[in-house]
Amino acid sequence: MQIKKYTHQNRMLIAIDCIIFGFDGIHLKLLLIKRGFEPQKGRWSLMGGFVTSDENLDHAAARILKQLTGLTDIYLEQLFAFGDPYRDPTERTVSVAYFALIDINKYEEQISHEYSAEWFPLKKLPSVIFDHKEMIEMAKEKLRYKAAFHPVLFELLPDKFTLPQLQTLYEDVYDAIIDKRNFSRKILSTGLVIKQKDKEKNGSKKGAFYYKLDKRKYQAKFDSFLNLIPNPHSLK
Amino acid sequence: MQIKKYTHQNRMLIAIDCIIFGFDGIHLKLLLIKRGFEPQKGRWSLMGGFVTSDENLDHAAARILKQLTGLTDIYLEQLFAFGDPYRDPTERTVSVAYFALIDINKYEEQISHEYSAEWFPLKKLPSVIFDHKEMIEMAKEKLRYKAAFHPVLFELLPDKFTLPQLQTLYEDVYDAIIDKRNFSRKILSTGLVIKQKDKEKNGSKKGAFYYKLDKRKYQAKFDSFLNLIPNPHSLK
DNA sequence: GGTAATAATTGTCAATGATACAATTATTAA
DNA sequence: TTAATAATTGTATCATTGACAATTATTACC
Repeated sequence: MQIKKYTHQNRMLIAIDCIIFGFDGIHLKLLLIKRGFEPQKGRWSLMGGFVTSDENLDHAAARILKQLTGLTDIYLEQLFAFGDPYRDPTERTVSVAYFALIDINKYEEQISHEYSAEWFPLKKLPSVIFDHKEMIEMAKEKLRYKAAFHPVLFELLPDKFTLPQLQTLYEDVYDAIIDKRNFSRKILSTGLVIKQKDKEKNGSKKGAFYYKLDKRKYQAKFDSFLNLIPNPHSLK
Repeated sequence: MQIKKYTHQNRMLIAIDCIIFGFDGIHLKLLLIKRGFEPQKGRWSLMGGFVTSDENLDHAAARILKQLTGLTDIYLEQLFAFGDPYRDPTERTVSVAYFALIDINKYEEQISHEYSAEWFPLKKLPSVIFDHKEMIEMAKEKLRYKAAFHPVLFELLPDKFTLPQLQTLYEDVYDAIIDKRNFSRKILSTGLVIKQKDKEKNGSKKGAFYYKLDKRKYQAKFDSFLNLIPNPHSLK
């Protein structure tokens, strides 16, 4: 006996939109594309696409991220499902937003030029289509929330990085100035980083030691609660 | 000029499923219904329904929650979008799960009997259809995560409650024994509760003072980070 | 070769917050 | 009056956090 389909119900499009964060050493940035089709052709937009019939949401998000960046094995987390009836005026579309954290340098190597993509500092975003502004705001908030307790920001850094670089990243994410002594003590006390023997020497006479992430400890400790920024109680 | 619809894309059903938590004074419980239609008719299931063409996701969730419980103005938060291609074998359906926290007593007054619903303690859940088990597990985890820092568990209590009741709730949610002295000090120091003049006297000779939530402070402090359970660092 | 400039690295003290731990109080029932 | 029950209350120790500045390594210039 064949099972009947649900009748008298509305079927809708399911889209994925990706909020892609990168860090250039100074500022946290977002990767936007120029939309290549109507409606709103030519305006800035998050990278997105429709979920196909044989893939789940995570797969769709990874596929779409790879289309644009060429990258796989990227940190990707479901953010929220956006479903206002008229969020896309063309047709009812529920969009599941994902946020991604990538090493901006790896991206530059692999970039696809099909989409005329561009990095924008978070404080200088252009106007974007549909409800993408709302998605971006939520992603920023979730990133700040998460990074206050979980070492997720390492996903934005290259393999080798320095403590001052890491601190600059935290300071930009939280728009705050952090005390160097307290910061390094806190980071080192997590045991997540391993000091290297070589130094980075750009723009510094003394040079700063490189560190690498201890991937075992990173995975083991990722879900537990660390205390990574000062005064997390004043966070939203 | 009329805007064209997106062509060559798959349209799918969008469902909502509600993970409804309640607290009976002893244990945290979940409200399940006996599914009234095929497939899987007669098995236990989360309360759910399809999103209609003119409502957004939050509205759909509130509507579905009201259908079952009769309650409005309930704490309701989007949990996650579940989209495995065959999660519902009938037809491709993406389900957006919401979790709700309700005062179990209010529910008993308003209950709809259309759905043969039943409360189950979290540790004695029956087998449920589709991927509902996964939804429930994620909701439990998110509740524990959230309640460690935000005073969300008050949503489960009646207007007037005692500190021992509140503590029992926390102990059940975290499956832990909490020191009474430390717990009351912590709760009182948040300034979120107001001591009443009357006592609750069931099963206690001395009786425990009632408290009420200070709703102004509750709203003001909800998003900030309180430290509501001991050793949150060992949380997942 | 010495010196100035630059940025990285390192340490201490005070305040705060968290935890462990038990005696006292209010009430009822026998 | 006493025993039983559960609520209420306090303190001392320990760990964490935050505030704060001097020293070190290196380079470029004189």
